[in-house]
Amino acid sequence: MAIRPPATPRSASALPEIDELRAAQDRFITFWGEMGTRWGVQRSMAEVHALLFIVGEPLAAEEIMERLGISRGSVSTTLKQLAEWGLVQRVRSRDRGDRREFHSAEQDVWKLFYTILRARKRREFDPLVEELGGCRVAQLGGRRSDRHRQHDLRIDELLELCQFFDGLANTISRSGRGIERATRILSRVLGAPR
Amino acid sequence: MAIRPPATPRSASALPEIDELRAAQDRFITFWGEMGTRWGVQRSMAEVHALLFIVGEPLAAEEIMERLGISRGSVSTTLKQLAEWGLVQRVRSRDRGDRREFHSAEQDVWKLFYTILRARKRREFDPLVEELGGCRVAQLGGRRSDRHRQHDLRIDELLELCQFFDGLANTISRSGRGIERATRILSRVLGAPR
DNA sequence: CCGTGATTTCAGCGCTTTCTGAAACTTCGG
DNA sequence: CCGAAGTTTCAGAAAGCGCTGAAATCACGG
Repeated sequence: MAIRPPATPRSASALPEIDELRAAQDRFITFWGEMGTRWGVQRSMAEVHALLFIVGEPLAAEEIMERLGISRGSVSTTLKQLAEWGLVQRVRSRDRGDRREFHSAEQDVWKLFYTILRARKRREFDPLVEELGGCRVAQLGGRRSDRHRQHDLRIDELLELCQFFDGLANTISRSGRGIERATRILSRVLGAPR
Repeated sequence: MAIRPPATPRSASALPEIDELRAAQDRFITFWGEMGTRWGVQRSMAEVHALLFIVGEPLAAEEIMERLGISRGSVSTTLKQLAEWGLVQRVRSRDRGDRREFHSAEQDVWKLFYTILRARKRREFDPLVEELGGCRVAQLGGRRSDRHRQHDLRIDELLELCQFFDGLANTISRSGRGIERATRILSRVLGAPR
């Protein structure tokens, strides 16, 4: 758990009310960045997302740079990735003559959740289903000892488990918000709800 | 995606049948190691686990060392962690006079899955529920602007989402293998199964 | 088209994480 | 107790990864 200088080294507003908000934002940004590293997301990417999410309005690249104390290049790369993931949108400044692009984060936490889920599934799970089969000995025609059969059995059990969860994940993500409904039913069937 | 020398640099058996098995094992070990890095597990730890799992019988530290081409210290540390996680068991050699400890991996893939899931939930999810509340501005008595309220609203939505999934996860894991039952129910409720 | 200001790219650097290997320690039979 | 075999620890080396910053590129108004 690396230590980092606080997210806002710049002097803040003279109004104590604004400072209070800033402090709370910084706490969230730092925390989200920390969680990001555990989720396999780069700290600065998580921090940029946290900033845009918590501020709730579009910011220009320069503002992000200054607020988080990270480099121009880093902000640019990060924003691009976040846009690809669909977590931030780029919007042009209202007034013409201002050439800057602004960036705003998705505010719907359910969309946020599904986006993250999909990305992680693709990266951490799908390869299992795709590649595991290739780890069998299974050579049609080859003489197959007991050990061969046991090896393939183990692979197959793993594969079966993976396919099961693949199906589950697909069902859930296809269901939109239906998971809320589903959960209510689930807890009634499985026993004590929470 | 780092490149590594093949998992078995040592010369293999003269029997082609054994070579075939070894090759398949190596494929699995390399693949599992690669997946490990994406799951936030050290590559060598994942490889050691893969080896023990796929071989299916207890191995001594030295055998692991040689087979995977990693150092004594690394194997020792790794085995200790795996044992703590409950994924490998240490067993003493059958014949007295042999002082070595052998290590064997859990073969039930469902237990494997639950172990990994629990560990990851604890590390990657639980902190959300615990810490998010501390990111509110909420100072009872403090004058609260619109912005303050909006900030807290965002945090609360995130928190609510997290608590929802926390509850779901608890419901499922409390019911043992109930996840299988749960899935059947889910797909009935949500529509097209698989 | 040109000038200006914003954005992107990427080679190099430095921090972090992981692995090594040898020394310290433990365990057990004699 | 002693010696031999196995195991753990940990300082230092190596590898991996992300960030910086300056140069190249782009895009728009005039």
